[in-house]
Amino acid sequence: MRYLKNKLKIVLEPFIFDEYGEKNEIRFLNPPKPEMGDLTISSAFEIGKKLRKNPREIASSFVNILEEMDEIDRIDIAGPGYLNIFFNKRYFLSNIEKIFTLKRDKAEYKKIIVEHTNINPNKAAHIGHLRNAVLGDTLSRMLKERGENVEIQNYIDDTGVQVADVVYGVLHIDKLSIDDLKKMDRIDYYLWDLYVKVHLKDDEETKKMRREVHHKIEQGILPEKDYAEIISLGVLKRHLETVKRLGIDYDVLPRESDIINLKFWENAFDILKEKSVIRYQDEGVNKGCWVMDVFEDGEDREKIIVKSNGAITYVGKDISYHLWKFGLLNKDFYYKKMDEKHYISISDPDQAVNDISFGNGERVYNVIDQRQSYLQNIVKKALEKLGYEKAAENLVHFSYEVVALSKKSAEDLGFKIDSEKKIVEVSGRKGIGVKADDLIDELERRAKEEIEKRHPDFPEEKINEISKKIGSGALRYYMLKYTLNAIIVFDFDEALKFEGETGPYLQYSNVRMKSLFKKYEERFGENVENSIDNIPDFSILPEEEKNKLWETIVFASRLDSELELSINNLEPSRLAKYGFYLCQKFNYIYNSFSVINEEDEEKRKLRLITIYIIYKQLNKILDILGIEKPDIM
RNA sequence: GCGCCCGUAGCUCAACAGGAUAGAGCAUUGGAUUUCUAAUCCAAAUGUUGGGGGUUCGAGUCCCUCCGGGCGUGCCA
Repeated sequence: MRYLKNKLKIVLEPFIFDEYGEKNEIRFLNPPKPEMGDLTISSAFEIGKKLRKNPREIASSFVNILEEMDEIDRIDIAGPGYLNIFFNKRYFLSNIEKIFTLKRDKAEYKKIIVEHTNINPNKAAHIGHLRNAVLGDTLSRMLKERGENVEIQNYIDDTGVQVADVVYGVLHIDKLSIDDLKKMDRIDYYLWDLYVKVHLKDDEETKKMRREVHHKIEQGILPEKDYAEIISLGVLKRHLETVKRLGIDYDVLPRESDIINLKFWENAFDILKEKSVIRYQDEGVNKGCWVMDVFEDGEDREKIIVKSNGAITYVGKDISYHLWKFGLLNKDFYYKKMDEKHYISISDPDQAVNDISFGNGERVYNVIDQRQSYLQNIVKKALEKLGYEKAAENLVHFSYEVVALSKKSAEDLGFKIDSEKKIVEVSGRKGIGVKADDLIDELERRAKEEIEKRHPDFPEEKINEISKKIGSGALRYYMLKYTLNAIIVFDFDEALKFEGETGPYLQYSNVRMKSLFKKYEERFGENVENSIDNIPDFSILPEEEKNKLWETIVFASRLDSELELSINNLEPSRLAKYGFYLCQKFNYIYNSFSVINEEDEEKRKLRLITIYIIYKQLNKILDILGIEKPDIM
């Protein structure tokens, strides 16, 4: 549709300038009802407002010039001044390739970095982490589909207190050896429980011991350091397997331990001091700290970057990491291959693979939940104060709300909830949450039941293959259908549904189309793809059917704008919903008009072509949403 | 205290940069299969968009105010 919009702009914008002396960038709307037109222009309102003229009159003045265009069949002026366009169907259908393309002519940025997932490698992943991973993965896919060069990073905080806490637990509560840990096949599940145990004892003595363990890990003291490494790597591998079930991968896994080892901070510290972004505070409450002045809430405040004991705060590390991301730090990681898909950062140049490099992005999306907005903003401010305004501008916090449990779900899981609140926060410390793998297992189990009902004769492997696709598709859609600032109140009944507005609904629609094409080719010996070359005239159809098919084709042609809006407004849910609506339209057509049994060849063809257009678009949508496509359901 | 977000049908959520008669799913009731897969479709019913005021051709959307809820505001990460 972008193709047609551009054509309209080229004609109309100069006309408006000549006629009204206004530089009006034309905005397009979708008519609320399909019978009102295929596309709406609302520029007459804007010009009318400025020139104090009747919008209807202005809109009328556009009619002649537009009606001369080959692309347009007719124009309607509606309501107070809407300009409703009806495209020429013949023109439209014979230019389908151009009208339906998603890729832009060229990428907007040299390189875009998307950071997501970032699960602490100290316990099993839970549903909250899945929302992050699915959103981040989908954002990456959206950007790629539009033609951007995207690098996906998953930051591993392998030296933080969370890892230290479980190291403490392993050493001082369960007293396990390194070998014991290595033998475990579900180290993430084991640590999930251990982490809760660690936080059960919260007296000063154990807190002090945990701090010591943390300190030793940071200093590289044995055996704590080895334990930390075994644990973080072991859990990381499990996390990668978990998200792999949803089709999620990364290009590179930068580790915090390497940021420390390679002294990224030292460079960042120098730059920050040199440009006077931070200063040493020698009096007051923050005596002995390096602080950054920030102006917020209408007052000057100090944000501590280096603590009085010389330790760097989280924000400090994040600033240095972001300087690296934008290629503004004179330091780099070394990398080795972790498995066939992922590179992981290392500190030792001798083990490093050559000719691979990451970072140096022009634009950065950080997929991090809304609670971290404040810190993300500090990092942005630091970049700004350093004079890297372009980078600050291109640092985007892709912020979303958390996943919570409904009180009922929490109680069903066996957690005792005392509070009056309706929703329960997911908490690793308390062990309250649904483990990602458990949820995926359950989804697959239910999908399997459904398939067995329908196809009792299918071999086991086939059933497993399909149930995996359905389970993952259901989960991904569930995580995507909500707008970012909606808290997902997780509910088992809702998440495990395969009917209505769900991933399987989209998958099922796709399966129906595919099998229809197969039957068509068997029956008529004609390749579906070829049939699009010779399109009969829509006017042979009865009014109702013609409108329905045409409306659906126009709707399907909006995918490019929907993708743009999803990216620009940072709302993947928009695209998910659009996919759902498209399938609704398909299912209506499918139920109302038969293809195979239609005797009139032209009618049959028009129906087939409409469905084929939907099919092409739905396939792109499913790829972007990361929803797999079973060939049969 | 200050800052950000949310309040829409019984429930869970939509509504493009302020656009036309606020839409889906679930649940409820009734219906559709000699016909391309019923994980589908059709129909019915459900609304003072938390309350009040303002801005304008037009407000669920913007501004003010009140009520109710969530989060943030660490020498934690």
